[in-house]
Order: sequence, then structure tokens, then C-alpha cells
Amino acid sequence: MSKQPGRQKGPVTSRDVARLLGVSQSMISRAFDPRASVSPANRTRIVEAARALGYEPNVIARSLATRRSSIVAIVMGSMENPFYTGVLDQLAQALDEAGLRSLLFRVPPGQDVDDQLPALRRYNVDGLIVASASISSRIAAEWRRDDRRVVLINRTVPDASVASISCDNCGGGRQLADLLLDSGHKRLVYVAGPRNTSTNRDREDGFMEGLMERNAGLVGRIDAGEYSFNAGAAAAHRAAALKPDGIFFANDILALGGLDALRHELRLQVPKHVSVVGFDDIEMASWPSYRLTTIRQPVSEMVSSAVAAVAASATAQANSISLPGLLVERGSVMRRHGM
Amino acid sequence: MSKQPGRQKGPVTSRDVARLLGVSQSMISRAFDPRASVSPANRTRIVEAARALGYEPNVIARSLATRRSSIVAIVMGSMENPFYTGVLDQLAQALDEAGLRSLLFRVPPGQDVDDQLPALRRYNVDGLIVASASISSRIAAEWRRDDRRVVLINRTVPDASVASISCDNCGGGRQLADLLLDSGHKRLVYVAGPRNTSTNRDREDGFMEGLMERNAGLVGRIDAGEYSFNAGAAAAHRAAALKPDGIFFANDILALGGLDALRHELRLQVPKHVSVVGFDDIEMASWPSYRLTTIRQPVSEMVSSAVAAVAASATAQANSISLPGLLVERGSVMRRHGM
DNA sequence: CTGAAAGCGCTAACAG
DNA sequence: CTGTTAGCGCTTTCAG
Repeated sequence: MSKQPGRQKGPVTSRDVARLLGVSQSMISRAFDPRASVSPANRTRIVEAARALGYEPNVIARSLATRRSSIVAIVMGSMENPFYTGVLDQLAQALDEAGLRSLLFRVPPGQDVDDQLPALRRYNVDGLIVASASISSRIAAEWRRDDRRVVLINRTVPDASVASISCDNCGGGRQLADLLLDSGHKRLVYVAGPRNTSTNRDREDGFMEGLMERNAGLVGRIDAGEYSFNAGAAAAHRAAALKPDGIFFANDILALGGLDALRHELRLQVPKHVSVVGFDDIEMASWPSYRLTTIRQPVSEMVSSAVAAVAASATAQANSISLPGLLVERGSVMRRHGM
Repeated sequence: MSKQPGRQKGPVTSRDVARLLGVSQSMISRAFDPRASVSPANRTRIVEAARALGYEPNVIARSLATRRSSIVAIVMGSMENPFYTGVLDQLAQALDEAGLRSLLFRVPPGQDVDDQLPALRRYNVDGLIVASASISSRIAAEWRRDDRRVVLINRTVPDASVASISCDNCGGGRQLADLLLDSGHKRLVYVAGPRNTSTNRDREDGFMEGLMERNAGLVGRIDAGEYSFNAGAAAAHRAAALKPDGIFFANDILALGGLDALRHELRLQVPKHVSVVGFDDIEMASWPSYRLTTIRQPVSEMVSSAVAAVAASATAQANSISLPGLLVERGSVMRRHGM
């Protein structure tokens, strides 16, 4: 009936370690808290014993006691846009390196994030990184009051109290306007993404401002409706009717779809007959079949800022960061002479 | 000093509900367990009160008590291969629909999954879905003994006790061999992916068997080393030296890279000069620039089987499922006459 | 610096 | 069917 030493029933707990060493259980808990006071001698004794027994603090129990979990939720809307799969990949990695776990939370299209967020709270999630989805500032405030950070990637909200980090979409739009104008384009079309996204709005605003400053304008504006390859192709058909010499698609996936439709369905040459530019610089933009000139979003900086923000202490102030995009010129724009 | 009713300090707990209704706390716990016995009258009274107070059971506490979490970990190796981002997307959605949360666990390239798995155990993760990574059968057995299901997607292990679900890679390889032979190809090259993956091995085996059965063979075999666009391009250069009339790339991303290199760097026409086929049917394979003939993996079936397996009761038997792939013919293979 | 004790919020026997 | 009583494994005062 006596306990066999080597053969525990469950996983080893702090009490097992305590018993082995003849110290109190709370001591071994402290030994794993850097800021707690334990004599150096005991601390090393404890970590050694812990390793020997294969002890690791149970995160769930800790979470129950502390009300934190060191897990952050990544909220994702559609993953149709490859840009976000890149973000997700880097995010997961960065969080991991910061000692945080990622709970992936995929919002079905058409569903509102806000409704699902309370459910997340029950997991004691420490923070929220929202990419490719929106969130009401009321909910954001609730989380904040509860000392849980929320940061938006590539989306901004009016409420200044919620951290958001994004690319300078407006400035990017301007750069593209300048590029197209400088190279002599006269008949420009803008293909818009979903109308309720701030990315789309800012890119368009920047582009339009850039044009107007130089007394130029659009020959037309097409609404693609969503960010997808097929929507880009469909938009290209409608755009082609306008006989443009340059098209700015609100993002790369749209541009790629458009490019292919222009070439393979509309029998137009890009860039000879019409130039096209996009935004994001997803991986496929650099593939030889496309060679799309576009604005590169500084994904890794965005990701590390986001992780830093979510890991920041509660006292830290929520601020919005906007990082400049980089124009990368490839083969989809041609200099036009004459006229 | 008396408690104000409306103004709790923390979130509302089961005890708050109990107090309000004048019943025991355990009763309210039972009310949320369908299999527990509570008088119908009380049950409805409780759920109403709960809703009124905004009570929801705390998952962490539950997890501590039950040693389960309704969280399953998705283990992902590289997300470079777009095939897996599709899998991930669907997986997250399917798990969500099954009432499970997904903890995303990204294994850095070159790292071994096994080392990180114990860390996951501390989260009381109910199960493990491993995609694009390997796991030792020792670890798998450990989890299993602990009543936590592990299922592999697109990877098999010798040990029959771990569930695995994959596409019939071997059969797919055969189909491709037949296709290429039927259309009169004589100089075939196989471009291999990472040598230690079962996907690569099976596809190659199936392909070779298909060839040998018809007394055909390869004119060469190239090792791409990894599953990536650039690796495919590099492999295409080496393959071209062999003057092939048909190339089977071990998967689509390789094939796409190869296709582009063949056309834009090697100045070869596909399929006129050389046919190419891939495997997976990732989204880009259907893009007009590529129109790649390939084998479609039944991703949604694979995903739902995986979720079913991970949610299965402990008594359920771990079995391996292999689903047939579907040949989808597009424009990258040409019928060859003569000789 | 260390130990004792009181929770965190829930589940699960066990009596009644 | 319902209440009581122990925990789950850890953190955190509070004394010593």
C-alpha cells in the first residue's frame, strides 16, 4: 500500500518536488517565479530536483490562480487573402518566441467578431491580436479595463485607446499615384476592395489625393467587393471597358486576378497596353508570371510591434503605429510616351 | 459595507448564481452538464438566472478539475507550402464548429516536434492534429495512454496505433504515370521533395510502379530538397538539361516554380516542349497563368475526418484512412505524337 | 528566507 | 433530485 516512488499516477506536481526535498510546496512555486525570494541554494536544488522528476508547472492551475494564461488569441477573418497567411505564420512564430501561445480564432465570413469575444475571455486569454477583422471599441474598452491588451493589425478604429499597427496605406496610395503619373499614364482606374475596410479607404484616399495634387483624375472606379483572385478578374473585365492605361488594384490578390484576366481573357498585354499595380507584396507578386509592382508592407516589423504591444505591461499606453510601405518596382508598369 | 448587487468585482461565478437562487453551487454546475440530474424546473430557472447575470462557466477552472480543456493543438511545420495554409484554415473552422478551440503550434524549421510536445501537455490539450510535421511513435503512445488523441494529416508512421489520415499518394502517382504514358511521353523526369517525407516517398513509389508496369522508366531524377517555389525553379534548371518531355514535380508549389522557370528563364514552352504535372491542387494551380494538371487532395474530407478522429471517444480505435485523390486535367500536359 | 493556510472556480463522489 | 465535501495544482498573503 505504500507509494511506489517511480510510478506516479498523474503528472508530477509541485507537491511531489516539495516532498522529495522536504520543503514546503509554496517554496517550489516561488522557485519558478524570478521575482520571488528563495535562497539561491534552495533555488538550484529545486530546479535540479524538478528536472530530475520531470516536473513542469501546470499552466492551467497557474492560470486559475492568477487569472492570466500567457496565451493570446489571434483573431482572423477570411484567410482567402494570402497576405494574412503570411502574417499568421510570422505572428505564431513571434508569439512563440515571446513565450506566448497562440489560440487561433477564425471568424466565419459574415459573422461579427464581437459576439465571439466573450467566449474567449473565459479562457483567460491575456491579449488579442486582431488581423483582417473588425472589433467594436466598446468591446476593446472592456478588455482594456480588464487589463488585457488588444491590438489591431492593419485596421484602425476611431477610438484612440485601442492600439493599432498598420502600414501607411495612405502614403502608399500616393506613391503609386506618383509612379503612374511620372511614367505618363493618362487613363487611370481604381479597383476598390470591400468598402468597409480602412485599408481600402486609406489606399484610395491617398491615391486620389496624389492624383488631385497634380490635377489628374480617374477615368473610372470599379468595386471589386471583396479581396480575392476571382473578384480581381471580374473587376478587370469591367475595368477594361474603360480603356485604361493603368489600373491600381486595392491589393495584390486582386491585382493578380486582374492581371491574369487582362492577359488571358481580355487578350491585353501588361504592361504594354495597360499597367497594373497592387498593394501588399505577397509572395506570388514576385513570381515570374506576374512580376507585379506593388507596395511592400513591412510585415515583420508589424508583427513584432504587435507582439510587443500585446506583451506590454498594463501601464503602457496604447498607441497607434503606422509604418511606411516600400515601393517595389517590377515589370507591370511601363513608361508611356507621347500625348 | 453590504454587497452591492449590481457591482461585482470579478466576473460572475457559479456561486453568485447559486446565492441568487438559494441553491447549492454544485447544482448550478450540474445544470450545465447535460448528463447530470437536475429537475427540469431548476434547470430552466438556473439557465435563466445565469443569462441574466451574464454568467458563463469558467473554462480554466473546469479544465483544472477535469484535466481536459476542449482545446486541440494544431501542429504545423513550415507554412511555406500553401497547401497547408488551406488545411489550417479549414481545420480551424471545423474545430470551431465541433466546439473545440485551436491552439496553433508552429514548429520552427529544423526543430523537432517531439521536444515541444510535453509543453503542450501542460495546457491539458485534449488532442493533437499534426500537419506537415513528424512525430515519434513513442510520444504518440504517451499521449494515447493519457487518453489524448493524436492524428496525423498527410503523414504516416509505422506504428499502427496512431491515427493518420492522408491522400492516397501512391495511387495519385500512378494516375500521373498513366496520364503521361497515355499521352505519349517518352522522356520523363521526377522532381523529388524532402526525402524524409512520406508524401514524397509514396508519390514517387506510385509513379515508378506505374511506369514500370508499362515498361517505361525515367530519364532522370532531381532532388529539389524542399517544398518551395524557388526549389522548384532550381530543379527545373537541372531537369531541363535532361531534355525531358514531361516532368512530375512532387507537389504543386514545386511545379509552379518549375513551370515559371521553364517558361521565363529556360524559354521552353509548356506544354508544347515539355509537360508538367504536380500534386495537391493548391489554389494557384488553377490560375490562368499556370493551369496546372495535378492531383487534387480531398482536403475537406481529410479535415473532417481529422476532427472526427480527435473528438472521438477514447474507446474508439485509432485507424489510418487513405482517401483517393482526383486527377484534374488542365493545360500543362500535351498529347505527343510520333516516336 | 520559509511555512501555513486560504483561495482561484469548477467537478465529482457520496450521502441524504 | 439535491447538498456537502473534497479536491484539481498553483499563487499569494501573512506570520514567523
